[in-house]
Amino acid sequence: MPFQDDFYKSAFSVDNVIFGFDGNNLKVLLIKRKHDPFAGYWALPGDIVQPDQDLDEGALQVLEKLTGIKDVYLEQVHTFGKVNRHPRGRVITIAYYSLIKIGEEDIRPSSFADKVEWKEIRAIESLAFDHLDIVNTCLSRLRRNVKYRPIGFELLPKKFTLTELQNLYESILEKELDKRNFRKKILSMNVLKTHNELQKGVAHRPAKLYSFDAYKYEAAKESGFVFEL
Amino acid sequence: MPFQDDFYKSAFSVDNVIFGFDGNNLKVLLIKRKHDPFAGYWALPGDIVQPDQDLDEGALQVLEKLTGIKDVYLEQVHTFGKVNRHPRGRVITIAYYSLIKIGEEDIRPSSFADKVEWKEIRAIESLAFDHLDIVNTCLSRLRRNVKYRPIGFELLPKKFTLTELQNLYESILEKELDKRNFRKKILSMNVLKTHNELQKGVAHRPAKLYSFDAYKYEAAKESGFVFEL
DNA sequence: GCAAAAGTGTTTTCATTACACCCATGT
DNA sequence: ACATGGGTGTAATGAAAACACTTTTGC
Repeated sequence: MPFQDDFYKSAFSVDNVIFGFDGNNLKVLLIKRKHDPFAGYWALPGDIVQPDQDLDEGALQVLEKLTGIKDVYLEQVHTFGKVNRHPRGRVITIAYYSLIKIGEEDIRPSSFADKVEWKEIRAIESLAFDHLDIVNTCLSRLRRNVKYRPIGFELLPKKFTLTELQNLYESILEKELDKRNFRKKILSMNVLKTHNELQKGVAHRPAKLYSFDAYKYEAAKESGFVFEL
Repeated sequence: MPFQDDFYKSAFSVDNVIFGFDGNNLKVLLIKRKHDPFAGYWALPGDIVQPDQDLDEGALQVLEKLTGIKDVYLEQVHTFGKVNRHPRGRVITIAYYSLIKIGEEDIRPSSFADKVEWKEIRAIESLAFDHLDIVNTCLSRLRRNVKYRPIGFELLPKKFTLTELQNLYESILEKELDKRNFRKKILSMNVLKTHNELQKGVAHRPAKLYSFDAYKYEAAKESGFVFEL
């Protein structure tokens, strides 16, 4: 019996802002709540953390239950702890975001959710609890991180074209980039692997396919290279 | 009675990495624990968060109890939640850092601490619990933030010389800076107020005194200026 | 007058930006 | 043959880096 039982009772949960990219827009996976509080509202997938469960584990499990995906980029962002953020008691929540490749998931609505849907980030207007705050905080964090860490690739299929990569950055940063400068910069970093393979079935000159080369990246990092876009 | 009572019991605390600068070195305020667990160990000041208390409030209160200081720069950094991080039960802790001006505090050892001392950051080798991790995480965060936000000033007296400011940045970033370039850059930002007042009692040419001008900074920010060092 | 830190500009170097045309494919 | 996006280089601009001497004070 832990010592704090007599002293203090409370709960903590994790909420996970799951980002995906469909080629045009940045999206977030939301659930429609079945039960009160906030029955019928869209909300972030999340859950109470078990006493024998690490926080990261909790966040990963939320994602796995919902999508079947196990290996995933996950990052803790912020802990939301306003006294009245949960109408039924004191519950603080540790917010994470994760990045997944849309299409690889196998969505399974759960006991507590009616529906699960990818929602365009710009179209999200209200959510249960303080989840809109959480989404916005995670989005700003993603925007900052994507410039300084090679994580954009987590949102694309393993093989992608440079234009796809550029579109991704443009959606996240909400800013147009110059094609030639973008390609020059990303290729000069030397963290991509070129495949001898082209796009198929497109009504124009097919693009070369690339993938992120984690090995090259680690090697470059060793010798002082810093990813920066 | 909150709904989670039957379901799950746990506690959460805040720990505060209180940074100060003595003119030469970056320091952290540590307490020496009186009681088990970790009696006799140096540790971060922290406390359990009360059920009716916001997290930020909890972190501020820890600082106020210890130093008497109320208005302070405070930032949440990360939540540490390993299952076994606390030997007596499941306690997750939300880590904050704050920046204070050394000398303005009035330290009062509390019921749970024998001693309170400023320790040089480089000299800290082991701490109670996972507090060394927490210090390191907060230090990296401070290093990043200090480059992009005008927060260095929080560690200096209201009026300071440019050399003091440069020394501060050099200690935090652990990197030497060029005097002329530093001055050029910081002055060109136009966020400092020049006083018609000089340093006193120094055995060399006395330096001009400056202070951070929050008003100028806010105005500049409005028109798109971004602080970056 | 000597020691100690304050204060001050110019040149070089490098990274970022801006910009327009030909190429390969499907229909 | 035409529509569509793929792919490519160079010049101009601006920011960062490198660098050394004179000034003012206390002792």
